[in-house]
Amino acid sequence: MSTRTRMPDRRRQIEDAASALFSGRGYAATTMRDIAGALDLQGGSLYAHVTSKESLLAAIVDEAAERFHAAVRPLAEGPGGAAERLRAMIHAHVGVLAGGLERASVYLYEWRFLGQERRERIAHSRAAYQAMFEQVIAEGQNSGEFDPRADPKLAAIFVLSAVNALPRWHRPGGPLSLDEVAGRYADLFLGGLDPADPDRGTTPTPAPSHRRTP
Amino acid sequence: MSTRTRMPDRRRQIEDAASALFSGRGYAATTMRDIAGALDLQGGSLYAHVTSKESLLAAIVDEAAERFHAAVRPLAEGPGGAAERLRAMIHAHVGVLAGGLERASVYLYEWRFLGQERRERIAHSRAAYQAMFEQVIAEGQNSGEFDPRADPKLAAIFVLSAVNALPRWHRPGGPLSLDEVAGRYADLFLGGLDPADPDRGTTPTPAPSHRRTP
DNA sequence: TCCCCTAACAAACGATTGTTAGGTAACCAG
DNA sequence: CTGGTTACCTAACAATCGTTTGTTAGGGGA
Repeated sequence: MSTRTRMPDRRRQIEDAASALFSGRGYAATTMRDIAGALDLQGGSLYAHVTSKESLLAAIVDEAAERFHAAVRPLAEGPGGAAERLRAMIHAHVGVLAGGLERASVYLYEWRFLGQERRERIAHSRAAYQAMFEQVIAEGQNSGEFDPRADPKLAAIFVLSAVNALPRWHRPGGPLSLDEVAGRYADLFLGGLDPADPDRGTTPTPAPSHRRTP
Repeated sequence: MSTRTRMPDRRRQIEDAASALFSGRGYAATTMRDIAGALDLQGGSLYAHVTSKESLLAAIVDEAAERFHAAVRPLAEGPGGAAERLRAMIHAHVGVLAGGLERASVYLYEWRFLGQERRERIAHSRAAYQAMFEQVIAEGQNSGEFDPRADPKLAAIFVLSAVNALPRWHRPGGPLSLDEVAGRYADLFLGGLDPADPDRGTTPTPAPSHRRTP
């Protein structure tokens, strides 16, 4: 179930090699000859499978984007309390990461090297993805599960920033698995949204500094 | 007070132009001729002021690293409760960001393009920086201010990931200033460290999944 | 006035970039 | 055996890269 894209075997190997290099050195610093060398090929040989360097990047990015949406959307729109759903979404998001760290990393950090057209498409896609988190947070506020003082958009950016930084530092084989980290992150984040705290508001209303519980 | 580095006027302009381009397009995708063009110069003319492209990057990164340490260390080692200090550190960190978004962004995201030697130096510097946050979080746990179940290292990475993503999406002139965002972020994060919650622990002790409060 | 320094220019260096063209060995269907 | 397709190679293309060179115009200080 699921793999819609039937991909020529060699093509997947090329995308895998490219993902590893793009995520490790960055798209601009990676050469077509680098990718070819990782597969013991000559540089020009890649063009039997790929139409251009940018289209190769686009294929990786598009596929990863679809994975994230497919994993998270049903949870956001599914049943259950907001906290419960949000926790599941975080686990699902990190699950997609874990299912292909390098490809996901390319999606998260190299998409800006796409040409204008594809870049704008991805930008919209990412905005819609973030909006799902905002939505669930807002629903949690309406149901009283979450602190109504929080800004849903800012809170969504906050968690997504944290989980999306995972590929930058987490190395499989470390003390904590990605799924364990996802759980701790969800704990921290949902704790921050909890309405229980007495006077968390050192910054409830907009005013920069130098104040003492008015 | 503070500005130790007396810099030739032109040199600063070059670093500013380079910072804008490095942070916008990335180091590898930025040409010396791009930087020169931003100052209405010819490509080769830069080499009257700069010894190499990489040394230019190194100068920007080193200066930003110093700024972050100088702003945060006295707060980490200063007086006050852990929560209070942590909040001040977050504000100071974001303050350095606000004081030079592009230069800070180069420090945060382009340092990996440094050559091996300088890159390793920066890696150590960043580890020490992160350790200050871990330290204050651990102190807060010992004093009972913070939930003892949290992992200080993971919590430090969590906040720093969130604040360091700020240059990627925040545009000055938006609805919230960087300092306001810093306050909201501190609220969310300190709320997440609060020990008050009843049974936050869906993931309290290290074990991957499928368990139910033993 | 002479000298040197700074800051810039135009032009070129070799190396490397993404990409294309033409050729060849291996395989498979008829 | 034949014809075509697939997957790769070698070689080269124009463009662009970081950097070096030789030179020039201007501006003080002796």
